[in-house]
Amino acid sequence: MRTGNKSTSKRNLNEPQSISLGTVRSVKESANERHQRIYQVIRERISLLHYPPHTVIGEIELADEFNVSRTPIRRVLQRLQYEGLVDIRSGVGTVVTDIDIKTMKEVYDLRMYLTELISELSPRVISSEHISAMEALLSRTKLMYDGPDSEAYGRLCNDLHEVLVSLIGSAPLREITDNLYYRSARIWITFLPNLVWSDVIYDQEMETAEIIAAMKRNDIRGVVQVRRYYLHTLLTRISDYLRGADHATAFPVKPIAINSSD
Amino acid sequence: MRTGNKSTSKRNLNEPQSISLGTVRSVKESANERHQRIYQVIRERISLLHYPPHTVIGEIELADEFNVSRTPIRRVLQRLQYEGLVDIRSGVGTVVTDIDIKTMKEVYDLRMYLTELISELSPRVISSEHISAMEALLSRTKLMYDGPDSEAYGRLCNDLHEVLVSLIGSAPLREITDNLYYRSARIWITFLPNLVWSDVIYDQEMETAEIIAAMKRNDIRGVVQVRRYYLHTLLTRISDYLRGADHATAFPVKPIAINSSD
DNA sequence: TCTGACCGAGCTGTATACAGATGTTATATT
DNA sequence: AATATAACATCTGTATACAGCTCGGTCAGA
Repeated sequence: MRTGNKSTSKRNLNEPQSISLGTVRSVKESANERHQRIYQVIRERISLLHYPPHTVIGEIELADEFNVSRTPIRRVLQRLQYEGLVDIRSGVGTVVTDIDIKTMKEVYDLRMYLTELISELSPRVISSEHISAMEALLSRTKLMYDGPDSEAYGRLCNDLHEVLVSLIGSAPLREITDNLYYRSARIWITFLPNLVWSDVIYDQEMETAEIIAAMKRNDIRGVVQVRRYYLHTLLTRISDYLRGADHATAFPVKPIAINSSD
Repeated sequence: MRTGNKSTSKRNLNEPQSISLGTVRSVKESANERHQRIYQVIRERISLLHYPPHTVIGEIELADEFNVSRTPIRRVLQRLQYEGLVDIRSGVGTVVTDIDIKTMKEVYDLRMYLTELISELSPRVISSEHISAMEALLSRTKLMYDGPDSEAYGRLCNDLHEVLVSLIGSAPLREITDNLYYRSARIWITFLPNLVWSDVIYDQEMETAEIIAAMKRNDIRGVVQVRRYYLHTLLTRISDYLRGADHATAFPVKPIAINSSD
């Protein structure tokens, strides 16, 4: 009855409707691989503000786009909820979260401490691939002085983050660093229109260049200290802007909910 | 058609089959509350070795026990998988993970650093409730010299952890600390039969007493330093045991998988 | 005009049938 | 007897119908 017929399921062969759906496996794709692919696509869309905060995503919409049923989509959204990127509300939909200022500062403080830990907890050796990847990022950065492009800048930050994460030898620390980055990155990009573009790009260029210099000295402690310093710079720029009086109401952050969800 | 009939669904009224099912809400229970309840029950069973490593859990079994379908159970198990407590294998079942030594050391190293962070990232004020809770734990500890009782000791550790977690003001740090604790706690209890029971209880008593003393001085920095020291002691005891030559094969940890799941 | 209750569109939550995967056991073949 | 292969029991993965929830719109009544 259940003979060894291979893969003659009637599902249409998942043709790429959009470049952002990720690489389509021509052979087969296991359930976990598909989950990972959809998860990364949606996470990137959130981080690049393709789905800005307060966006209602909707499971059926995504299910149609990825040619699956709601079940695998729900698995992805639930994971994103655990990681703090979305909030699933019964009867309403899945809305992209919007971090309040208090939480944002907590996340950035924690990220600064954890960044220094990278050099203490069994870091990986710096290879030439790391350096060449960083130099490619530096070239991309130098091309960005022309004009504001939040999405390109967001991709740059994500890629820089990816290189630095690959230096982390401790698996738990790597996961935590990755989660905290994506939890806070999109909020930072939200502020971009209110900051001076050339300053932001200059910071990015200097950070990348200094990290490359430290890498060439095989100085991972220097790498993470540079990173930490520029995280601090980021936080300072945002704080300075927020202190700018009447911007407070224009800022898309709701009043801090003290007794929010436990 | 869809009139305002209240809650006349035909589901049986979820009577408590076991004390460990947690408190049953008599009024109503939202989906998220039920998820949280089932999640905590299963996590506790894993941490107390009621489900020891390599146990195959099985979704239908749990679904029957909690009087729900597989769907909410799968949500809980997937969350536990993200947190590293179980491994869901298609066609096989959900097996409780067994941390290898390398990962265990990574988790403990990270926990030691993060413990110190508690006193730096907006700690909460120490209240009299904290102190009285700790003194209750001290009393329970003193009663445990009689004989080995892994489960009672596990509950003690979990409750101590809960008190310390409640001192963390930073929400992200609190979540991370909680996850890392449950990721590693059960492995520590696995070693208990191979250690000297009175030494273990003595450590526990001293740790609790010294934390109480620091709390009474309102010295949260002292609290976390005591905690960190005893985490170090724990790790040292395990390392000493593992260095004990031929125990290696008896130790229920598989050879370190270098190129495991990415 | 304002208010309040009600209804319904549209969403998530749950249960369940079926498809796919995996390890074991039985069986045929050498 | 040993081994390769096929059949099967049992598990997770997926799709889908339906139940429950939320919120906006609508309409009667003051």
